[in-house]
Order: sequence, then structure tokens, then C-alpha cells
Amino acid sequence: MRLPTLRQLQYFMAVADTLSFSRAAETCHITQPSLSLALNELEDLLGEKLFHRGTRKIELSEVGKDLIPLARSIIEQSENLVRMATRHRAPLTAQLSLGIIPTIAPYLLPHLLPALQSSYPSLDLQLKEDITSRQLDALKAGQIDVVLMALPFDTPQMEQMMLWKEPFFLARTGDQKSATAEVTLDDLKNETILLLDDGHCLRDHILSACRLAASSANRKTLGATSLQTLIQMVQNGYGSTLLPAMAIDPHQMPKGITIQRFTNPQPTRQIGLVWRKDDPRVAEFRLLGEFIAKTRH
Amino acid sequence: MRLPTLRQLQYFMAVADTLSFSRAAETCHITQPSLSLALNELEDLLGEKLFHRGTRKIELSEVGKDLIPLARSIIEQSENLVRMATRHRAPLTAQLSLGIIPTIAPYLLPHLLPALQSSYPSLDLQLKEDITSRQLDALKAGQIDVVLMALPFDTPQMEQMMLWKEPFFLARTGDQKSATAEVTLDDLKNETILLLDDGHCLRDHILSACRLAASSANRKTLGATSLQTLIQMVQNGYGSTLLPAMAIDPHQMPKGITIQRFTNPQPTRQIGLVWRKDDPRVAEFRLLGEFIAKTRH
DNA sequence: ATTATTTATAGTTTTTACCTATAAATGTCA
DNA sequence: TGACATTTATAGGTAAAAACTATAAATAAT
Repeated sequence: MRLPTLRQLQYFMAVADTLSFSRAAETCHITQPSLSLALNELEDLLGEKLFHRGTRKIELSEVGKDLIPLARSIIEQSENLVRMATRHRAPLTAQLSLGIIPTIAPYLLPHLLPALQSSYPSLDLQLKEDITSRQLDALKAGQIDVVLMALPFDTPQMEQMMLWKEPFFLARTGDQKSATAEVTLDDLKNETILLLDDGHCLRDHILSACRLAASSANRKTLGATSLQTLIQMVQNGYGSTLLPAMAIDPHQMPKGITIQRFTNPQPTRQIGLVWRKDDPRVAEFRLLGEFIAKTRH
Repeated sequence: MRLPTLRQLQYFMAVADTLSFSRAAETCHITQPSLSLALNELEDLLGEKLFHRGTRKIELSEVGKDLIPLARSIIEQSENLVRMATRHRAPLTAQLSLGIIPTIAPYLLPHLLPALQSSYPSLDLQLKEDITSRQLDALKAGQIDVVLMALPFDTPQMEQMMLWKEPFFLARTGDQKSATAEVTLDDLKNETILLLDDGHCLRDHILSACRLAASSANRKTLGATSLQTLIQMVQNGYGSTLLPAMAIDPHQMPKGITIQRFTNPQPTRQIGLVWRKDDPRVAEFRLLGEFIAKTRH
């Protein structure tokens, strides 16, 4: 039996996704005529049209709708076959692309990268810093392999590995008076709480950890996309904020800021590693997770 | 991510099956150097050797063993994708290859083929007559689509459709004395029962239907591979045999043979259609089954 | 009618896949 | 041990497939 090529199936998927030959050709890095020809060949092979072509709009035929899920699954499994081949090598010695969210990256990477480099010198790590939702999109599309992010977060078709839990601290304007000063969640009612831009999960985690309404009067969303900026806003008296433990360096506390511990139950966020459920490199990912947890300081 | 081609996976499977590059090349209808190159490319892509090559013997590497099942499944699913495309067409209008066992074919086909031709004129039917075990091998290998055979029979990974049950009759030497003469299974103890060659399921079905031991003294296995030959043996006085109902034409009874009905419970065999569980054309196969059952006379 | 947008077709070039011929490796047998 | 048989690897050439550029054709929007 004559089989289609995987490339044809990829083109088929791309057109189904974009509903346009030209745009599909772009995402496949070929020209539109090439893609047109390839798809015609596939349709000839199957003996059925996969798309109804109007000059200005394309839509999936019945047969096309029927075949798309299987085509997807065949491509995914082929990708997994390639990934599987690395499974018998020593773990963490090949390519690996890791996504990290911006509220973790600057605090963890300075410790993590040298440690990884010395323990796994032949690991070829590719880093990508972005907000959680875009990391998960990239993960699903197979553009990255694992994401280091804050949980809980709904991650369909992904496997989560919880690494550790870390408390939030309250950061207020003013110099540190007493290292032992504690504060309760109720005290926040009288504070202006500064938050990161929408899209940053830290924002949501702080809101839910403190049971604050997203629209309550005493919180301010900033254009700030980094915690560093946020801290400077606090220093300059614009309000207070909650900082995750890893963002606080006890040896180098910034001037003009008071850090206060919360009384129990402390608000916390969890740090975890996430990967595709069907990725065959689970063992390698777990090892990475353990390594990150071990070397986080 | 760079993917292997389906062709490379097929070559990989062929070598894993034959454990020889040369023989694999033959089954793939290419030359050995081409296959060698293709496999080297695949190994380069995966970054792992799939086989340990001695000059005189080849064996799967650990990675190879690991990847073979997935490679198989990817190829199978690709085949199913092609089959699936026919599902939206009018059923029984495309190619279909049907296996039939020798104890059914000559009695059923004369009725079936003209009927199929007139009801489904554009059906392109490919027939293959062979014994059950080889039909099932061909079915599993995807060389044929459905098999019309006698049940019960263990058919792993296949779906069975029971069509009808038919009784066996006793065929004895001598002219027909009375059309209503009946016989019991116990009467067989005094008969020499002639059987078809080993491999024919009719043989096993008769033995089990009559609860005869395969090695009992009063049965004879003949080199005969067709029921016609067997009937002639009976005519010439070599013994008796059991004939399935479809082998008996009441209008044209051969000379020198007595056909006798068994008393209840009659020994019977079942006729059924069998196909691969994962074949997407179930609906089409069921339709064919119903058609065969309807037009069996 | 003119323009812009999109897919299809034609002709050319590049890449891939395959073939033949032959080398290299090694087990077999005189 | 040396000649032979068997099997995979390599080299070089050829044919087929897949890509590109240029352009046509169709039609929706202006």
C-alpha cells in the first residue's frame, strides 16, 4: 500500500490550522506552490479532497475533518520516536530546551546554570524566558521540552512535578526596623498592593494566596514585567507588594524596603516542572527536577 | 524537529524482522546498498545505532528494541489513515481484497460474485484462496482486508462477524436410498471417516463437532485439498466423510453417494467474516457480511 | 473597471533516493 | 592456511521527487 509522507501530513495539518495555503506554507518554511503541489499529491493518493477550496477561503472537507486527528497523532508519535532514541543515553547530555517564567528566572538561574554546567558539562541547554501561558503553548507545540513555573496552574495534557513550596513576604516602603516583625494577611486591607502586569502568574498567585479580589480598590497593576521594577516602585513609596522567598537575598537587602514575614498560615506559591504527558524522556525530566530542587540555593 | 521518513521506518522494521540487510532490501523491493544508506541516515538522525552489525549477523541494539514497537504502530496508523479516506465514499466501491478458505470458495463464489457484481458494479474485488492460517497471516500483514472463513477460530487482534451456521451431513458410499434417512453421531464409530489434509480447518471442525480424537483408528487423512476430491474418494468406497451443507447441491447429487442428515444435536460449523480490529472500514465490512449472508444461496 | 489577495500552473534547479559496481570484512571449507 | 562464499559498506552516476521563481487565473473589495 502506498503511504503518504510525514511531510505531506505536516503540510495537511498546517493548512488545517491556518485555513490558508499561503500562511501554511510560511509556517512550513516552503513556498506556496510547493505546498499546493504536495497537498494535491496527498489528495490524489487518498482519492479524496481534503479541503473545499474557494478562491478566498479554504475549509476542511468531511474527509479532512475525519483524518486530521489521526494525522496529528502520527506526527506526534514520530516526534516521540526521535525523542525516545535519546532515552538510552546518559541523561542530561543532549539538547534540552527549558522554559522559565520571569518571576523565577533571575533568582534561580545564577545558581542553577553553573551547577548544571559542572554536573552535566555536555548538556546543551536552551533557555526561553516568557510568561506561563506562552510557555505552555510552546510546550504543547513541541518547541520546548520542559517548563519551570509556578503551580497550581491548569496544564492539560501535561505532567507536573512539584519541586518545592516557598512563602511570600510582604515588602513595604521604609527601612528594616526589626528582622522578626511579623504581619498577618488581614493587615493587607490597609495597604496598597502593587502587582505585576496581567499575564504574569505571580499576580494571580498573590491574589489567590491573599484572597484579594482582583478588582479590589487597594491594589494597583503596574506595567512592570519584572520583580526588580516592582521592588523599586515599593522603594519609591508607591505601595507594598508580596515577594516570593527566592526574590529576597538576606545578605543584600535593598535600602528603603522592609521585609516582613507572615504569620501562619503563610501565603505561598509552589515551584514545579511541567512537561508533555507523552514525552518519553520522563526519567530525564525527573532527574532535572531533582537537580533543580537540590541546587536552588 | 527533523523527523524520520515513513520509508525509513519501514526499512527499519524490515531489517528488524529479517535480521539481514540483504533480505530486508528484497522485501522492500530496493537494493541492499540503498537500504544500508537509508538506515545509516535514520541512525544519524536519531543519534543512535539501531543495530549491532557483525559482518555475518545483525542484531537489534537496545535502542532499536525500544523503538520497534512505536515504529510499527506509526506505520500501521499511516496505513489506516489511507483506508480511512475511503470511508466517506459509497461503501463497496473501491478496492477490497477478500480471502476465502478452500472449503467455502467453490460453493459460495458462483452465487456471490455475480450478485456482488450487479449490486456493486464498481467494487474492485481481489480474491485469494488459501487455508485459514495463511489467510490470517496475510490479514495481519495488511495484504488482504477481510477473510471469509469458518469459526470458531482464535483470531487475535481481529474482529469477527458471525454470518450463519450450517450443519454437516454424512456422506457415505452407495446410492441414495431414502432422502429422510437420519443418522446419529454414535453411528460414526463404525465408519472410516476421511479427512482433508492437515491445515484445513474443516478437518478440525469435523473432529471437534463429532468429538472424534484426531488419532482415532477409524479416520483417514488424505492428501486431498479439495472437497471434490474427498467426495470422489467416498464414491470409490474408501470411506465416509462429513460435508458442510453448502457442499451439497440437492438438485445434482453425485452418483454413488448417500447423504444422511444427523439427528439433533446436529454437528455444525459457523461461517464468519474476519478483519483487523483497527481497520477503519468496519461499516463497509459489515455491509459486505450482510450481503454475503443474504445471497448465499 | 481596477486593485488586492489568494490558489493553481509551468518551467527550472536542487535535493533525495535509488541503482550498479566494487571494496571490505569475516565465517566456511578444502 | 588460503580460496571461496556471504554479507555489509562505500563510491559514483542517474532518475525521481521536492523545492524554487515566475506567472496565470479567479474573485472579493474598492
